[in-house]
Amino acid sequence: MDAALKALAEPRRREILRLVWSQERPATDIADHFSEVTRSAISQHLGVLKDAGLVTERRDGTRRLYRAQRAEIKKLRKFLDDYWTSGLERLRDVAESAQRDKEKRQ
Amino acid sequence: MDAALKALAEPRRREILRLVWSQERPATDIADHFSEVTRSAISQHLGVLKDAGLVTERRDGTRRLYRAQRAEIKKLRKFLDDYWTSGLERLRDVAESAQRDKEKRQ
DNA sequence: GAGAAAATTCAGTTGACACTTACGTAAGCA
DNA sequence: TGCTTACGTAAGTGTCAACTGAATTTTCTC
Repeated sequence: MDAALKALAEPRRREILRLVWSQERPATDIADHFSEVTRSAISQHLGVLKDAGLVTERRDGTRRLYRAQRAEIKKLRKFLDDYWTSGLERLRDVAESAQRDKEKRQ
Repeated sequence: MDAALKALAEPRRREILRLVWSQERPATDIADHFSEVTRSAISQHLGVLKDAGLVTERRDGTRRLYRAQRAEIKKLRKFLDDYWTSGLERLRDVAESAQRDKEKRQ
């Protein structure tokens, strides 16, 4: 989850994800969208996205086709929905803080 | 939006956000939760969160009270919902790609 | 097998970032 | 006024991430 969030924090990677959202594309095709950086840079970005589980790779001859892993984004969205508003850990923190406050007051 | 995503990419900041989610807290109180790092580090994290609009600061005497700006997180969630699946820009990209593919085939 | 094509990987540089220590500042209190 | 509390800011350090250019791997074609 951490990896996914970090991956999305980079604008270029979000753009890549958008390109492969509704159809799979070869790396060259993706790289062609970014005139500002080299294909090597894009390849490395694709690696990050792949490690984060946000895209999958399929080989076809010399080409590698990438496609967005939508389920993973869905998970991320769910994470954002849940993380702050639920969980025992948060309740524990609140309890601890209340205890500390109480001790200070004494 | 970029700033918000970057801010959330850091685990410590997510934890901070959780602490001030349901109640405002003074900086000291927040820093006390993190025994691994100094108070200064937490202060800097709070600065990042504030710049990203994810928390607000309120002064009370010598203390500064922080509170999560839930609306901003909601926005972020909406962003994740919309970014990849809509927008003229994506449609434009797809169109361009189709055109390029066509040219290659000729 | 030689060479081209598609893509990654390696090595090195630069900038950003999380962090620490030290210092500064504003508000409350003796 | 001097001291303390609560905090931010400045300066410096180590690490990591994004990038470039060169080298390398894999596959296809002749």
